Amino acid sequence: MKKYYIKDIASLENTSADFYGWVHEIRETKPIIFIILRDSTGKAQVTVKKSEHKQELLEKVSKLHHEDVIRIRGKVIRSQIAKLGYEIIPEDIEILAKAKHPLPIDVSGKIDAELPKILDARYISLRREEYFYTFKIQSVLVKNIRDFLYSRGFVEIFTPKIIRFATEGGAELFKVDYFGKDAYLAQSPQIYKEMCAGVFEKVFEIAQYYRAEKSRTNYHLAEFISFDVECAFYSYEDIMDLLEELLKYAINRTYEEAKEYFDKLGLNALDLNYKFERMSYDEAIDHLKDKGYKWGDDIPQLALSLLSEKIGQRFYFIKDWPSSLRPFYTKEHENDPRITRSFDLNFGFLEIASGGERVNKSEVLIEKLKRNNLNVENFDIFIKALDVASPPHAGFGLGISRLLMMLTAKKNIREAVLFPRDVDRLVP
RNA sequence: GCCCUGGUAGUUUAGCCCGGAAGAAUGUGAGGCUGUCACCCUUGAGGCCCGGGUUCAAAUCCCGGCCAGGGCGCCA
Repeated sequence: MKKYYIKDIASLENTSADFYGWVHEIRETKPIIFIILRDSTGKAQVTVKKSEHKQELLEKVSKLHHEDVIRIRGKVIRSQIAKLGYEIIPEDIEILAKAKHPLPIDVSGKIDAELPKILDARYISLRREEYFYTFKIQSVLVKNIRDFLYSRGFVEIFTPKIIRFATEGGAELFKVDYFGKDAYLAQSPQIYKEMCAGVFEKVFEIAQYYRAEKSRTNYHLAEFISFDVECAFYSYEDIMDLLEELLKYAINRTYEEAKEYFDKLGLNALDLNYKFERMSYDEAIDHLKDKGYKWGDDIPQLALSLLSEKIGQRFYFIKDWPSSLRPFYTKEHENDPRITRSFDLNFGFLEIASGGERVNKSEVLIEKLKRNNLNVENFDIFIKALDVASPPHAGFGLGISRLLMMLTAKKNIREAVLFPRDVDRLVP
């Protein structure tokens, strides 16, 4: 088992230890060879003075190539010259795995590669700092989201991803053969999280969902990671408060805990010390009417970028959307059924989250299903759940990869997903 | 699904407009170089997406296909 990591090198000064990792670089001059050993925690210089080592070791060193996996037993010494302040003087080197050359992409990042090639060669492009640290940040971010919700008494749930009916209008679903019956991959946990909120009150789930839309954009994928929250006895205003507080906590905490990774990526922390603006859909359309948008239109990316020019690089809500633009389960305002108790959370031109208050009375739901030309029978279980008294509730769904994309300044969501799935990409 | 742009060594890129021996960087093989750190120097190998057309001659012009990038649409 590997016991020592490069990040701990200072504590190993003047001792001999086994280091495991990848050959990141080799530099050679006549009297001396430098091997840059990389592991998941950092890089360290291995210094081989040709006159001071046995021929056997020198022969092994001469066989090393970029990305080979090696074990080096060596003594850690303090060094003025080495960048890390320490270097490893090898006593023994073992080649554990050879990397076949030519490599599909340059791991050092000196020579860039195009995104399709980077994604085709994900198994190695993830070794590049640009991606390595992006997904380290994702891990810290998700942990902090969980921490926040657990500290607020939320219950983490896991709902089915294979479902019986293509229940919900709108997006196309992927059909699968389920022991001879037609089934579909879930496009959201919506009705399941609502049913769970009717029991546990405050629930959340982080999971993958699927949409069979042939979208070719930089922010849609066929498989995406959604972070879903649903709370009984919360209004949509309460949910906006929760979401704002959660993002401020999770992002700020991630900047603290993953500062090193953001630094490596050359990213500065966003200042979140402001109240997220909550404009109504009416106000948004009012700003956009000069550009040809009218009440009832969706607000596409182009329009969001127009709005964000006014707001700046900040989070902002757009609330009270027209019923026609929201899914059937969204609760309408009592005094004006044309608009719903719903919201989107955007950053710049990017929609990060979407949520609202839900219908909790079966007769209202049935009426709305009919109005949306959906098959009422397919929602039988959900209707029964409302019939045994479902509390008023609200929630949201947030795209984790979009949030990560925003935090790491990626231009394409494919860069913020380990193994993205889109219309044209099913591998790796 | 629509529009625009593109496809040249493993990777990144020049050449294409205006047809006439395809050039570089990086990686890789060999050799050299007093501690390097994007090391450096010499040298070798390695390439025009596929198919058709025009032409004495096509990386270059034309047509079709495939793939990609950007934009739009679709989209809980």
